[in-house]
Amino acid sequence: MGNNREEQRGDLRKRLIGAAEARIVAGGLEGLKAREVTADAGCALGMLYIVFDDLDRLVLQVNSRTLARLGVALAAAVPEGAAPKEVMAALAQGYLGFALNNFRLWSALFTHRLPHGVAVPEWHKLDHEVLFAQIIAPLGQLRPDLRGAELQQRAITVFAAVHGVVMLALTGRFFATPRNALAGEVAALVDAMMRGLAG
Amino acid sequence: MGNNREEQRGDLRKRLIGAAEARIVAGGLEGLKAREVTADAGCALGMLYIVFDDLDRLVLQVNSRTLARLGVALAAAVPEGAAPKEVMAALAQGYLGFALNNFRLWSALFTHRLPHGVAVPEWHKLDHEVLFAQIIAPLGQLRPDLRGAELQQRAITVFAAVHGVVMLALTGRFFATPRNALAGEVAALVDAMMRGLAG
DNA sequence: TGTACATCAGTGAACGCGCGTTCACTGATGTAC
DNA sequence: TGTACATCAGTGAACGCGCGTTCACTGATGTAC
Repeated sequence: MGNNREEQRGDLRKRLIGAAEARIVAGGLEGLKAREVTADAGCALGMLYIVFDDLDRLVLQVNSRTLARLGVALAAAVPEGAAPKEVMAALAQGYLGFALNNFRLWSALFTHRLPHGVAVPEWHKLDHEVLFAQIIAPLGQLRPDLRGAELQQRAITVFAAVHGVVMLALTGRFFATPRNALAGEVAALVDAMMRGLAG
Repeated sequence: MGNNREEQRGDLRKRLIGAAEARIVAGGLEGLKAREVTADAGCALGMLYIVFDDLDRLVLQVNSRTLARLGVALAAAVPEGAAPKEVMAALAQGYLGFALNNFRLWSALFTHRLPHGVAVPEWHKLDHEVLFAQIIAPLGQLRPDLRGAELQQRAITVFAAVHGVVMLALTGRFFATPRNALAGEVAALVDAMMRGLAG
């Protein structure tokens, strides 16, 4: 009490993020308009620029939320007490499933660009660790020779490979992998990488 | 003789494509403006809309050219009489090298979008086969059990994996793979995939 | 060869639109006396 | 409790700009006689 002012600001902040998220889900990142999102959130256009610096910052907030949700989804995809190879396979399928179920939010993660010369804020960069953090442990078990930065780098590479397959299948306009073959292709890729890595 | 008219049109067409390519090299796809490209090509703004339907078609022409060049670069990257695994490794390094040396043109290949509801013309779709066509033969030798559509699909997946690593390293804003480690990571990925596939 | 007229390629000023961002205003809340 | 004034959160009409695309015009080329 006494912080009623602040509470309302926090509330509006949440409503704006929620409205932006809904707009992105409905029409993709390019379907997000300042006028519409503020109308949805029930505030004046100008409020967006008081609560956030600009529309891009609002998108960053949505993306951070999406990354957090992805982290939860990946953790939930791994069965209890699975062997390293199974963990990797499960993470890859979890990633694919998340991309399929949250296509437009997931897309926004990789589509959004700040204007030229504007740096990504540090707090948002860190949120991206969920993309490969969970790969590090099982990968370290399969490749005990890799340590520290090397291991981390390899985890990024493994993530990037799986991401590439998912991305090209879901957004490529030229040779789209059919949906029913996608899980199998991802599984085959991870299996090959893991067998190759371990051997 | 007699076709002087047509010759000049063809010449202007080439100049426009060349100017567009130069603009993309200099400032990326979003640095390509109708006014500038026509000024560079030495013609009036309106000519662009007579020679091509619109700016997007011009970009498609540039992208087709880039894909053709990529095809040549990949073929040149493979040493004579190499074993399948070496061929794959060489193709991957060739792809990485092309992306590094032609970053903005290569980027435009994956960044350019037609307006919503406009289909990619068929002739341009076919040009994308260079991206995985050369993978099929060596992959087929490593995996004689795969045939036809299955083999083709797996070739796409292998390409997508390598592409994902290159793409994230060159355009990712969050965990950029250092340039000096990139070739090694791509090599490790392909090696693992090939050993896993063959085994 | 010369003149009058028709065609049509080529031109670029002007249109149109989308949309992020601003800022002069308003009215609610808080303070002083 | 009541009145006058100050502050400041909140508002949304208007600004501004970038830029793809069009289309009324012009002048060069071709044709007819």
